[in-house]
Amino acid sequence: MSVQPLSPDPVPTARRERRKEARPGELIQAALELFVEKGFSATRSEEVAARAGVSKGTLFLYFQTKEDLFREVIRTRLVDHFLAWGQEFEEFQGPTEDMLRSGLLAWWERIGNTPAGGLTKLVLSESHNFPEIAAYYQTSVVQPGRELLGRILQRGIDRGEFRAVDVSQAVMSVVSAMVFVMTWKHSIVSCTEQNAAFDPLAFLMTHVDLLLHGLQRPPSP
Amino acid sequence: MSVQPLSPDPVPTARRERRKEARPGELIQAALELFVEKGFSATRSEEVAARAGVSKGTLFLYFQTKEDLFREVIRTRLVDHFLAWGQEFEEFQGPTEDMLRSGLLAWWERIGNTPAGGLTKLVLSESHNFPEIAAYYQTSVVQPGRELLGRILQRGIDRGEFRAVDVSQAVMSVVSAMVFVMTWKHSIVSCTEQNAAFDPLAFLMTHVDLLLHGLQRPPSP
Amino acid sequence: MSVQPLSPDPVPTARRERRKEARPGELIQAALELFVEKGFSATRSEEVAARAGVSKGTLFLYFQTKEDLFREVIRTRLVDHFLAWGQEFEEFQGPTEDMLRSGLLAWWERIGNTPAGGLTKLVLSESHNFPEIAAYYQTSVVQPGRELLGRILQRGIDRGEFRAVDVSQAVMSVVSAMVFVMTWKHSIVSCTEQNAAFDPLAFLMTHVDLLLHGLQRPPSP
Amino acid sequence: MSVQPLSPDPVPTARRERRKEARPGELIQAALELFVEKGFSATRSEEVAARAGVSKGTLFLYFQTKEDLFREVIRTRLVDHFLAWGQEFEEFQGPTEDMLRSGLLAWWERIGNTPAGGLTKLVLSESHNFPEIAAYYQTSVVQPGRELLGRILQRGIDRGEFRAVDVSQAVMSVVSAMVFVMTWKHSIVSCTEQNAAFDPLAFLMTHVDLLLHGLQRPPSP
DNA sequence: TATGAATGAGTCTTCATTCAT
DNA sequence: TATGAATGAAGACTCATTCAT
Repeated sequence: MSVQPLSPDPVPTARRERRKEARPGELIQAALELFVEKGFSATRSEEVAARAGVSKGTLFLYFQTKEDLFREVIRTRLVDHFLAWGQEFEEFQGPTEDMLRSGLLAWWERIGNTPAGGLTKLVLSESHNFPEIAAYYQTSVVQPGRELLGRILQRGIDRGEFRAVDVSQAVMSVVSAMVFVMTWKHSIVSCTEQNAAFDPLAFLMTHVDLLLHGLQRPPSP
Repeated sequence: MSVQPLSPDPVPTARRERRKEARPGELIQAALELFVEKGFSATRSEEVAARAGVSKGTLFLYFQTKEDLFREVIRTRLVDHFLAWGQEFEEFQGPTEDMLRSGLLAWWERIGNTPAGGLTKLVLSESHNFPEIAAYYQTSVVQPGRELLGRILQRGIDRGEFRAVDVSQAVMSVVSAMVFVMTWKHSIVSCTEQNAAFDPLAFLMTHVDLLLHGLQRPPSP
Repeated sequence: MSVQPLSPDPVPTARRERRKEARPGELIQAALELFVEKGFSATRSEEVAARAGVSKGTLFLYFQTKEDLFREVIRTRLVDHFLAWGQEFEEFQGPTEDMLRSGLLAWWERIGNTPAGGLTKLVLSESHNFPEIAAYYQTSVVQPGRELLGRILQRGIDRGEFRAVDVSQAVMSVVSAMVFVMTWKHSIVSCTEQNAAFDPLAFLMTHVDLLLHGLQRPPSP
Repeated sequence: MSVQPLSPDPVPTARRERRKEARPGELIQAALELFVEKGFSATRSEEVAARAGVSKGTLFLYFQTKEDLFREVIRTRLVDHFLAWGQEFEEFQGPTEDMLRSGLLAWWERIGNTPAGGLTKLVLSESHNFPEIAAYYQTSVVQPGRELLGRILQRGIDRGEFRAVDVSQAVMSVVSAMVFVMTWKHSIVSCTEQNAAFDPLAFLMTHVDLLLHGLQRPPSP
């Protein structure tokens, strides 16, 4: 992410800058933004080019088709980010509850609350039109994510912190909140005042809290 | 447009001749199915007409534009289904936990697991292109749903069954599972074997269970 | 040929005439003319539509792609014509020399000197880009034509009129004149005065004459 | 443009540095091959440059447009090859039949069966788009060729070897075989087995034989 | 009311050509 | 002189929408 500038240089030194290296990244960034903003088919390829500060033709210099561009957006922005994420939890010390909390916090900051979060909604929206991408997303993103969460929950159970629940189902309860938060953020933009009031991070934390301690009042001692 | 009958007219008065007033409903039904199957822009209006058994021209006799048709699909199908739901819970007797459980079960059977569930995904996917629809969905569907869930949770708290948590946040924890289940069902069709194994209803029930009793093992007395 | 008017009605009774039957033929006729005039790739599909008196979109209502249109032009204009041609020679009476002459004359009038003759040049020109069409032309047009000529020549030999030459090679000597005449007519349009003077029919007849009687002066008795 | 060396410079003076003056010739050679292989419009200028071992830009350093390049290909290659041919026949001794035969043989070996043969097909194919080229081809190639053939046939007549036929028509009978052979070779690549079996040189010789001695059996004495 | 042939604006994609380096 | 990244006009094709019947 740090390599590619998010927006085209506002004062380009010359109209034709020779930047073969940077172009694909710039185009992908532009596409990511527009696809997330407007959806895949509502985004014209010329718009992507324009936002990247190049002409229509240049786009097709780097990507065979618009669909290809879409695939590359997913590949570079989703997979890369997800791969980078996660390994650090191996050496986590302390209670599993904290582990889960800080994991979700990290996810929110690095993915959920970035354009990459919009990608998830995009993939879900377009999954019928691009089944390979949906499958790819499953294998490369969801699957690893679920495994990581599974390990965390299992750790809690192993250490006697958690009840011996069905781990894979419990994982989904966490995942559902993550998917929900991204979907919400990128769909119900700010239609109602209610939604403006919706604080995703707070929700995530409360959700974890509920999952951990339960709604039900413990039997009075 | 609001006049269109939403479901096969129980009393087909045979007013004019054949079933001219069934036409809009048939078109809406066909559109609902196709939009859910393939997405809005990937569905050609001719397909909708064909599935409804009429010609292309007829579609535009009843709906000004394809977008109009989309709006009507949402309006009639969403409102239709959602309005019917909910009031019966007022007189529910028994523990709130059961109330929540049976509520979710009813929702799954009557909405989540019907084409109406696909509508939700559709609305979310197209929300950027149809902000008024998204807003409408918020007001007409989400809002009442949240209020209903809120009343249930509040009942639990009032009756001393639940802890005094932040109700509106807790509601979202339930909603997230519902949205997630619909999104999942209509997006990740059956890419991986893992997904084939995903049982939405079981997940919903486990999710409620977790929310109620929590993951954390109670401190042994 | 008699079914489809060669040019669109100069005074169309209405802009949108419903003529589903006639359209394909009109489009094919327009395409034939333009392809022969300008070549396949130099002809824009919109031009074809315009010459047929319809809009761009209508062309694609009847033909999937421009290549498809090309194939149909070949199919309907070449093959049809060639099939119609030829069988009548079975019952020919009289000297084989006359048979050959009248055969060539008929060919010239019905094919060589009609737009269909331009098709041959077209097929030859585009054969690299459309190998299937070239193959199709071979099988459906050239092959039958060669066989027919072969039968004529063989008849001459069998009846003692002709020397026992290699029939298939001799056939090619006739074919070469036919192909040449079409190529010439549609290529070297009228560049030089010399070509303006070139009379294809006279050439064909002289050619046959030469082939039959030879250049060489017979040894004086 | 007329300055460009047509064949590898016999005395590569190494004037400037490397072989900068060989460039145009290399480009023309590459273009010739590709145009013959794929046709003019199906050949991208980048391909030509690539085959010549230079970059796209360099091509346009030497030729204003792609059409220009085409013109130069024709001009240099046609004139080149055709001019070299022909004068040697002035001093031919022996029967005119042999003269004709050896002339055609030489033509086949030096032109018909070389890339220059492909040029003819190219010129014919593109003659509508490049009428000046077609005219040029007429004047520079066909005309001299016809005159040469005419002189040969006239010689035969003058020496009493041939009948006093219409020379210019008889010339066309020979030309037709030559044009046919080139067209055939470069069009109907090898679609049918029949064509694979077609031997151009054998055909040419049989053709001459037929033209000279005729098909018709001489009246038995 | 229903049809479906016709339309043409809109979009993706190609490729000859330019030009800063 | 040579490069090759960038351009943008041009062309194939789609599909929502119209309208004569």
